[in-house]
Amino acid sequence: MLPAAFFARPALELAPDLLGLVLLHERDGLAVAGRIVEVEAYCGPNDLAAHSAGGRRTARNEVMYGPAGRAYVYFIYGMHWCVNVVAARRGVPEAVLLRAIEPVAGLEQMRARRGPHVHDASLGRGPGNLTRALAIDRAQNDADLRRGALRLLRPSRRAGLATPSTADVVRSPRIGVAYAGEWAARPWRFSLRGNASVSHPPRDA
DNA sequence: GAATAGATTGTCT
DNA sequence: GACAATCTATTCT
Repeated sequence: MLPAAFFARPALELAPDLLGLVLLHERDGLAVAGRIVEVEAYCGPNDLAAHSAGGRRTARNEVMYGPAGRAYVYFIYGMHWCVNVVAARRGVPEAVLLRAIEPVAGLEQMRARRGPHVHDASLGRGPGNLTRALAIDRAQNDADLRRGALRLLRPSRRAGLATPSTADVVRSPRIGVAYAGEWAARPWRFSLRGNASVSHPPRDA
C-alpha cells in the first residue's frame, strides 16, 4: 500500500511520481488495470485553471479540500467523467488529473466498454476514455485510492512494469485550459515520452 | 495532418 | 442560461 505521505505533497511534486503507477479497479470479481502514462497538476487557489481557482469551494470540488490520496471525480461536457488524485494536506485544494493509462489487465473488459473499433493502445487514451475503460464515475468520488476497489499500486517487476526514469518524463502545457490566461502556458502536464497511449502527444515525444 | 462542429448535462452565475 | 480539465466524425488543406 502506498504511504499517506506519498500523496500529501504539492500536486506539482506528486504528478510526475504518479507516472508508471498502476490504477486498478475491481468490480464483479474482475480486475481491470492500466499504467498511468499522462497526468496534469492543478495547483490550488492560485491556479486559474483549477476548479479551486480563487479558493472556490462547492459541493462538486469539496473532495479537493479533503485528505490526499482520495479520488476527485467530476462530470464534464455532458458526457465524460474525469478522475483526479487529491494532493497536498487537508484544506489545500490541489489535485492531479489522470489523463491516460496504458492497458495492463482486463483488456477484454476494456474493449467491451470502449467498443469494437478502438485500438488497444487507445483504450485509456484521454481522461474521458480512461474513466470509461475503467468504469469510473460519480460512485468513485472521494474513494480512498490507497485501498479499496479503485486503488493505485506500485508497478510490479513481475508483470514486466518498470518505474520510469526522469529522462522518460516530458513536461508540456495542460490541455483544454486556454481560458486560464498565463496559467494555461505553465508546463504542468507530465507524460511518458513516446508512449502510444498518451493523448495529444507533445512534439518532442 | 489540421481545423471544425456536434453531442449532451451537471454545475454555477 | 452559459459553459465546461472531452471525444469523435467529418471536412477541409
